[in-house]
Parts: sequence; structure tokens; C-alpha cells
Amino acid sequence: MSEPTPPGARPGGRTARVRAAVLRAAEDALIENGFARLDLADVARRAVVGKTTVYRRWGTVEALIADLLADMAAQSLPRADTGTLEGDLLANAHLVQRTLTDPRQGPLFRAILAAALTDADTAAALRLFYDTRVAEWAPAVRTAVDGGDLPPATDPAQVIRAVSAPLYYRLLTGAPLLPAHADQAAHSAIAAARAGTLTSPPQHLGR
Amino acid sequence: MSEPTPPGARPGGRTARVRAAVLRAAEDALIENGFARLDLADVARRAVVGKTTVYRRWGTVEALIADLLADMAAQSLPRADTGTLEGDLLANAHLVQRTLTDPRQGPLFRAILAAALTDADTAAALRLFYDTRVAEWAPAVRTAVDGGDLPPATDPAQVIRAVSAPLYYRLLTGAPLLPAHADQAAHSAIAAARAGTLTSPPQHLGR
DNA sequence: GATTTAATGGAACTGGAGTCCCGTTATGAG
DNA sequence: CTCATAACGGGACTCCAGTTCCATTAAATC
Repeated sequence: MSEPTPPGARPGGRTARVRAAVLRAAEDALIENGFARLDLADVARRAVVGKTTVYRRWGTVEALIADLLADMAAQSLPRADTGTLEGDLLANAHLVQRTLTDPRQGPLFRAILAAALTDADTAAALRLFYDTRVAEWAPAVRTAVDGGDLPPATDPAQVIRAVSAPLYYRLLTGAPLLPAHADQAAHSAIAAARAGTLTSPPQHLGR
Repeated sequence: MSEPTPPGARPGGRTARVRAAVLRAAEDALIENGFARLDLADVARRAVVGKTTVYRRWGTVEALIADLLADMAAQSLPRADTGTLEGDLLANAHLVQRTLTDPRQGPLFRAILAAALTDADTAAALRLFYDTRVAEWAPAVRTAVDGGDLPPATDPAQVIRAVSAPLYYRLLTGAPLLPAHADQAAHSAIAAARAGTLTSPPQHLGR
């Protein structure tokens, strides 16, 4: 994902500026046209950057989106801390709900998910992105486990993912996605966790 | 979705044969190349059909996939009936798990979902497809509600969807999808339903 | 501030997806 | 069986995404 910076590389000044401009242009293009209608020539025009540059540095739409994801993962936003498990999970659920229905972020995420479903590298970048998000929120669950509110075997990451899953499923099927669904998602996750269903995965398949 | 068959139409013989050939070719092409790399010219070649025909009747990749979904929805497969709610939901969960990890169906579904995330009409076709699937399995839940095993306000459709959601979420993020995850999904759905979380949606937006 | 060489940009080129035109096939009606 | 026409097929054409080549710019090092 993060290149080890080959010897003689020049990440400074212009290169960084070009990357930022292209990523922002890609974002705009994805929001307007979606994943299927995206072409790198258009991105280059928007970014006021040579078409050749975009093709040389990224090459494919999928690679560009993967880089965009890496960039998004870098700017992590802090979780809420309401003091209670329910409060935190509700905050998380509503954050996801708002993100997926936001006029800018919604279409952007749809495009990114479509790319991840198409390309393995993009999927890996997406997983990395979510891993950082999950790691950010997992402490809320861990606190509840330590406090005896949830079974000891509970896997915090699974609980966080259980909150998101139904919301993303609605996005996939194009079903309406209202704040009430966020409530439902958070409460369902808590119920499953209390029942001891969300324990560690059966085996660790590395990679 | 289903055209009302305009006056003077000729759905007989050749037309139906062409449609079948094109849909099968589209399936193969989607499995091999994925959604992004699909072009109608290639589909036409595979189906041994005039390129013009494909462009005239479907026009876009998304429309072709939407038609493929309509075709898939038409052939509904029967649900299992094990006698218990847990047994039925486990059967459903494992059916979904097997489908999504099948060497043919898996890539096909990924491609279809990518298309649905890109195009509104495809999303509508997908929703219709899932509605038939959900309606097929909902009776298992309804029986449990009538038998007093689940709260009266439980929405059967929501329970079925709650089983699929985490499995599709794993597909989205490219996480491994094992039979154990199917067990977990079914049991989580039951726990949430028992807790009374999976009740009817807040309001019916009749689109 | 001179030098080296990544990295970018412009312009010409190319291949194939998508369109158009028109002749051919075969379905459905009488 | 005949006729009208919906639907299909072949081939030429267009257009633009993606590639290639080379000149230009500006980081990095001294």
C-alpha cells in the first residue's frame, strides 16, 4: 500500500501538489459520474494536469481509487465518547448513516464500493480504510466487556462491524436509509453482542 | 421494469432466443472480466449475435445487467423448511454464504452489486430480485412470531435481511466468508429479533 | 547557483467501443 | 400462402480513452 519510497524519489513540492489535485478531481468526477463513467483523461482535465501524468502514476481507475482510499484513511476522525456503550454505538451508527446519505459522501462511497467489488487491490485498500475506522471505535466496546456489560469472549471489532453491516446492506440494495435505521442497527448489534454471538472469528486466515 | 409489451411486438421465437443467448453471454463475460471491463461488443461476439442488436435492445451495460436480474428473479428457488426458526435461518445463511463464495455465482454477484451501486435502474432491479427472495423466506419467521417465539411486532422481512447483511458486508470489504460466519449471522439475527429490535420500519416511503 | 535527473506536459498516434445506414430474415396476421 | 413489418446482421464510420515519444520543468544534492 504505502510504497517504501524508492531511492532517488522526489515526493516533495510538485509531486505532492499534483497528487492532491488529482485525488480531489477524482473525487469530484466520481461523485458526478460514478465509477463506471470515470475516465482518467477527464480527471486529468479537471485537475489541470497532463493526461500522461495521470496514466503514468496511477494507470487505472481502480488504482486511483485505491490511492484515494489510502488518502482518506490517513485523515482519521475521532470517535465519540458518550460514556455508555449504547450511546457510543448510536453515535457510530448515526455517523455512518449520515455519511452514506450525504450528498457528496454518499455517491463517493457508492463509487468506491463499486470499485472495491471489481478490483482486488481496491478491496484491500478499502479493508485497510475500515480497519482504521474499526480500531478507532473498538475501545468503546472493549470498555463494556471489561465492565461486565458484554460476554468476555466478545470481539469488539465484530460488534462495530455489526453496526455498519445493515446500513451498508441498505445502501447496496438502494433501500431508504433513515436515522431510525441507524438506531435499529446499533440496538441489534448490542442484542447480538449480549447474546454472545459476536465472538472472535473461527480462525485467523492471514491476509 | 417489465415492459407492457407494446402493440405489434414479437416476443416469439428468435427474439427470445437472442435474449437468452445474450443474457448467458453477459453472465460469462461478467464472471470473467467483471463489471468494469464489460463491453457490449464483447457480449455480442460471445452470443454470436449482431453487435447492433445488443446496442439496440439494451444500449448500456447497466440496462443489460438489470435485465439479467429480472431474468434471475423469474427463476425462484424454494426455501428450506426445517421446522424450527433456527434451522431455517441457518439454512438461509448458508445458502447465501455458498452463493457468494461460489466460483461462478460469487464473481457474478460482485459484478451485479457493482452495477447496482452505479445505476439507479439496476438498483431497482436488484431490490425487486431480493424482494422475491425475502418473500420466499419470510414465512419461516412469521411462523415463529405466530408461535410466540418472537415478539409480535417483529417484521419478518427485516429478520431475513438481517441474516444477509453481515454476509454481504464481508463480501463488500473482501473479508473471508466462511460457513462459520453464516452461523454467526443467523444467530445474531435471532438474538436481535428476540430483543425486539427488528420491528417494522418507521414509515413507509412508497417511492 | 550549477548540475543531475525525477517528474511533468504537449502533441501526435492508435485501437476499439459505440453509432449509423441499409439490406436481410422470419414472425405474426389475414 | 402471402404480405407487412418487427427484429436482426454486416460493414463502414466516428470519436475518444489510452499509449507513445520527446521536450520542458523543477526537486534534490553538492
